[in-house]
Amino acid sequence: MTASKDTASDISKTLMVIDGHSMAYRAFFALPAENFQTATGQHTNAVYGFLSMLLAMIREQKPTHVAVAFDLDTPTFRSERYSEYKAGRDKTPEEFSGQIDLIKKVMDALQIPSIEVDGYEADDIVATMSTNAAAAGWDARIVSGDRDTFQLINDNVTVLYPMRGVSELPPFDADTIVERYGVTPAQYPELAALVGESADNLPGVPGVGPGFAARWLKKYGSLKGVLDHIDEIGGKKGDALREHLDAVKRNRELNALVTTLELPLSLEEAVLVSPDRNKVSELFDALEFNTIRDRVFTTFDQHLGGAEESEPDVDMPETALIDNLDDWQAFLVGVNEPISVYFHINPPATITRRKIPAPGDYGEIHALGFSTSDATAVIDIDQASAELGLTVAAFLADERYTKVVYDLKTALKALATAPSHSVLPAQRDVNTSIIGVADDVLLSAYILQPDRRGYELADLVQTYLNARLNTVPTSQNQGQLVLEGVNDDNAAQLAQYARNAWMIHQLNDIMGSTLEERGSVELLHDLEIPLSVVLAKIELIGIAIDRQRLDNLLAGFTSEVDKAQESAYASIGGDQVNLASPKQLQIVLFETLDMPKTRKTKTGFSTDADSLADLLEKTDHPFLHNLMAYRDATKLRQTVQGLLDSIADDERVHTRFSQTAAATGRLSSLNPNLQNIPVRTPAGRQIRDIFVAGTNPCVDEPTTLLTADYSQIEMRIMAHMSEDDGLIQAYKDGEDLHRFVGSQVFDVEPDEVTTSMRDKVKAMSYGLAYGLSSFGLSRQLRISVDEARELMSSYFDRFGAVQRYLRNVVRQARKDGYTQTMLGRRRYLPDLQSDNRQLREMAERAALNAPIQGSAADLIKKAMLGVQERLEADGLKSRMILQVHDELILEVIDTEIETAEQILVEEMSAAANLLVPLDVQVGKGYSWHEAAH
DNA sequence: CATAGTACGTA
DNA sequence: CGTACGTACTATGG
Repeated sequence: MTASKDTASDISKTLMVIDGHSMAYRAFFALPAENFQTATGQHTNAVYGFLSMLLAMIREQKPTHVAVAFDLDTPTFRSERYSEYKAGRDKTPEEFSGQIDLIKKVMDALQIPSIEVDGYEADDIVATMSTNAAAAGWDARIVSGDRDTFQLINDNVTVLYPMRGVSELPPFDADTIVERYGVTPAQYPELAALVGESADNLPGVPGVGPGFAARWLKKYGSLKGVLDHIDEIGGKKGDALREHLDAVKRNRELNALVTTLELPLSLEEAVLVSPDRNKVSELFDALEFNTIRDRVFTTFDQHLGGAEESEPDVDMPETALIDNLDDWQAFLVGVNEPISVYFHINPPATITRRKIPAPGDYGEIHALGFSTSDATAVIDIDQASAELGLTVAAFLADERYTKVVYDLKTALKALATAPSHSVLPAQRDVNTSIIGVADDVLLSAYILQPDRRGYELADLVQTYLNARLNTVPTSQNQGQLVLEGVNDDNAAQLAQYARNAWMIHQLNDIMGSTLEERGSVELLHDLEIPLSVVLAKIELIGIAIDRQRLDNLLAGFTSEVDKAQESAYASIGGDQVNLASPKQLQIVLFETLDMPKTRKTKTGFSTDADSLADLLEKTDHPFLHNLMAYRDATKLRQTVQGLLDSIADDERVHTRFSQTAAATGRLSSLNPNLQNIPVRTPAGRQIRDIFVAGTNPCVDEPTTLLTADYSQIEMRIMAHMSEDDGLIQAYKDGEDLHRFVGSQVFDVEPDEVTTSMRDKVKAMSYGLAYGLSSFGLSRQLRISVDEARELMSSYFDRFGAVQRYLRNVVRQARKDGYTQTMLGRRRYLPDLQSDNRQLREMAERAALNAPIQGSAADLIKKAMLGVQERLEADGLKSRMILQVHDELILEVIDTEIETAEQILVEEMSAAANLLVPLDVQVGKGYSWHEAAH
């Protein structure tokens, strides 16, 4: 701590005193006990909830002193005064017992005193401490779920009272009490005495609630005032008061908190210090607390560390502006560490960019920033000589120089399509243009945190380096750049690029070691980085479009839209509502036509396809039919229009695969999204007919599209991971899986499984991997919840290993804080610990699904590497052009069809060695539609 | 002009 | 009250 901080804290100390029992009890009911159990069966939900509450309070309230008060089991003066005190309470749940002792142990490890006083309750300790603190001129914060503590509130004392579980503890000051109860804090126990407190088994005056009690207290100033004028109070309530006078007096006596206890420690002894790390670690091991451990340490570190721990801005070396070969050589000489390279590309390839670049435009490299650990440099490509350009290109292609980059794929594409005026010559072959890449910090960040929203360099710097990327360069590093012929603006820009390279260097340092700790280095080096090269190729190649067919489709869908729109208007008397506006539709459906209400949305009632189908069943109104036709047609039209708009000059569509978008490890496709091209309906499938085999620039020979997809990849992964004998055997025998499962679940012979049985089982099997509930299953299959539950239980009876696996996935994730795929790809799910049920259950379903979906993603990524490598090693001209999660699409030279087919099947099947075979289905045809089998 | 909300296509 | 995405549209707030 710095000296200045000490002086400041001398005059403002804050004591936080917690009613341990009351808060533990609240925490116990806020978090489900069954989710917090150690291997030995000890429940820990109250401990966990209490601890996370404590951390939040330390963060928010920043107390200098903390103590926790506990009740003892021994009689108190209250129970001796009134034998019924706190009688009739529900028995403490078994899962709660023992957790108080654990909390005391945790407090001990955190070096926070636990205080107990024989004959008194925790409340009295709280009262005494807060009173003492206030007397000493400190601030006091009481954390308690007991409203009796409200009487302690004054200018120096605030009560933090739990509202929702233990996640929200709004501060109650005198104003809050007046606002909520209409009395002052001092009057509050008097009000409570009149009303009674059922939790303490203290009945008050029957028929008198807080409203009347407050009115009386206001009128007569205090309870004494009320009692002095007791005869003036009329009505039934007045009679009741006179009748229950003794109870009121007793209540007031009992709810008065003792503020004059002899405590076993002084206020100063409650000073907050660093936890005993060894004790904490040991204890948390036993409690199986893994995710909260870091939170404990960082919370205390940040809270106690103050300014001295905040990261200083990264001290960047001076930047050399390189514009000749000698400078370049000087920069490189003696370097034997990775060199980070920042590619300044226009337009920037950021996903968030509003303006979508023209189809086929991959940007141009205008400048390059470089950094080692002790030097930075920048080259203005637009000003560089052809000679320097060639040298830099050679450097990038020289594997002896290890490189660290940000967004390799984008750089490869820009380099591959460099314009002829650039001194960096276009390097069409992305296999060789940039090699020796040890790290792409974009991909590293994705592996470390796959559910981040943004991965822009500035975001990563913010997260990992605690420094700002876009600050103006310091005069120090800019000074070097103010050279003749370089204006200030440009110099600042160029300095920024060097700075970016420096940041990439720093990011690599930090992320590299984290990846190593996690054992994720292989995922980066052997999967994601090589994959980004393959993706660069795929994106550059694109897929050919039959524009004629596309134009015809557009015309056809457009006329269908018009037709449906006219019919829709006609069916509601010519009212020209905007059929694309849910808001206007709600008026038509639920007001004008007065149809039955559908499920609620944030803005009214739903008009989605399911709801419309329900309404159609109930009302049979032609408008619904027309609206659905309109929706279908517009959706198809917009898909077609989107494709039309994204055709590049080569008459091909070049989607971009985002390698960092999906938290599970999947790729995503954008501009346009080719992973959601319709396939289910006949009209939709027409769109697949416009993706065709195109001409291959390397050979003037006819081509064909080849598709290969994994059949039931996720089910197979589930069979593998759960090691369920039944499922494994079914796959080994090559059975119709859903028929087999159907025969087991319904206990009939496989050939007796009806279509309806098979459909139900299929929906359930897939649903299981998503955390489907019996409610969800019942809704989807339009059966009763009981029937759905029945279905699920017979499924789990037959496939018990699946149920055990699914349970265990969530249990393990809760313990570790993350899920893991077959290749060790992690997904962190902090919400598994949330006391918000909806959030927690969402996280549980995500935990269920992530290893399955993610492992499937791992598999096909690995297969893509294998396929690409084989195609090239065998010297084939055929090219991989698309991936749709479980499907690969190749544009093959007709003479290579058989070889390519073989490569696909072999490489995709060999992507993993599972307990079940991997079935790969192949198809071929002129169009994507025809190639589907 | 950016954001939220709804809807809907895929695996 | 089933996971994972991206895009288009309307409505709204600035």
